[in-house]
Amino acid sequence: MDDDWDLHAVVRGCATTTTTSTSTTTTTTTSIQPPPSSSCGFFSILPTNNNQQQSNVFSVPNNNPFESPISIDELHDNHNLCKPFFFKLQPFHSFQSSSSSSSPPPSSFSYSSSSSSLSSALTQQHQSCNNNNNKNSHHADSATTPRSKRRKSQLKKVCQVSAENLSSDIWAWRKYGQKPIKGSPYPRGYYRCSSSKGCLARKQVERNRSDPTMFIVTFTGEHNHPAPTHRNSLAGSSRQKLQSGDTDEKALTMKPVSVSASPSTSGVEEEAEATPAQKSESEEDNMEDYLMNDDDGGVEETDPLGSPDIEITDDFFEGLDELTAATDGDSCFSNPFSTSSVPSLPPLVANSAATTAGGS
DNA sequence: CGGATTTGACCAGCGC
DNA sequence: GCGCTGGTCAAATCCG
Repeated sequence: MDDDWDLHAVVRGCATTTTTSTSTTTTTTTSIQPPPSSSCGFFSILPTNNNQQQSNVFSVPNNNPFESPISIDELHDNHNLCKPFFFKLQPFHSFQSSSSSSSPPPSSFSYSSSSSSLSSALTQQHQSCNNNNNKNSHHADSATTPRSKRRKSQLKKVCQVSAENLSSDIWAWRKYGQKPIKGSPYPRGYYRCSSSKGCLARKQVERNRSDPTMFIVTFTGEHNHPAPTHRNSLAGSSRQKLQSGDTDEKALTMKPVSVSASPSTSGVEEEAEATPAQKSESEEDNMEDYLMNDDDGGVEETDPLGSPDIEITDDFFEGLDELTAATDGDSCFSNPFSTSSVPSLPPLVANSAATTAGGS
């Protein structure tokens, strides 16, 4: 109980999405790693198990010294899920550029084939995913499974996010379960999209065993509705979650430290995020403005699943850089979302121990 | 009162 | 076939 990590709706960051390839299951791992010097994270995307998919990687042209393993097709097919991802890009990207000018430009996307951080925790998922690739005959859209207990045919996208990033997800998530995972000291939280009742999108959030400051988020299913422009969809009424069981740990998380773009509704973020109360209207407004104004992110956000054409070009990244430069100057997170500017992942880490207790 | 979270139980997939 | 593990359900509880 009291798992500190009760990331209820946590995850708001991570952007990978489930690929819709009809015959194969694809798992993409995105890891958002915090820069060494600070807790701010940036994305690194890891291809987990689908080697074939890599051929179709989304490569950033020009100045981008790295290639993102994100398949463009995936982006197209699932850009809904990706949206949040793009959002986060800016802040992280910017942060990166500012904070580590001397370091190799891993930039926000670093395609690392060996992220030790993912290691153990992801291993299980990878395995299952691999199994899926081999076996699955119908992928899983939970749509087909009433009570999808079918691990085998689930499309999964695995990504790793830092605490801050957990709150960057634009979707509203509702926690429906939590279980201790064998071999991991941290419980895994199960979330489903609460933006739309019929939405099949789900995500699992667990703390990285090797790096408690990072969270491993696994997305399954797809959103069957447009991304919410406002965070207050159904889930709108978030709760603070200082329930009887919750005590100091949660209280800690409530520090006025950061304002996250995500409504408390989502939950997970609670670990790293401020209470709903702290998320003021202005914040939402900012979010909205951000969505509206930002060509890259905003437009995408409002797009329903349908429009598959997301072009990520140099301009896109350049734009990010510019924004970055502009915002970076002072603090790595000066944009509306960067609410969680606090460089530390405080609360979160503090509770890791308690998590073991959690679970059914 | 409505909605979210917590938590124990149930059930299906998977490995041996 | 059996046991283990993971994923989901649903009642109870809590909060705004």
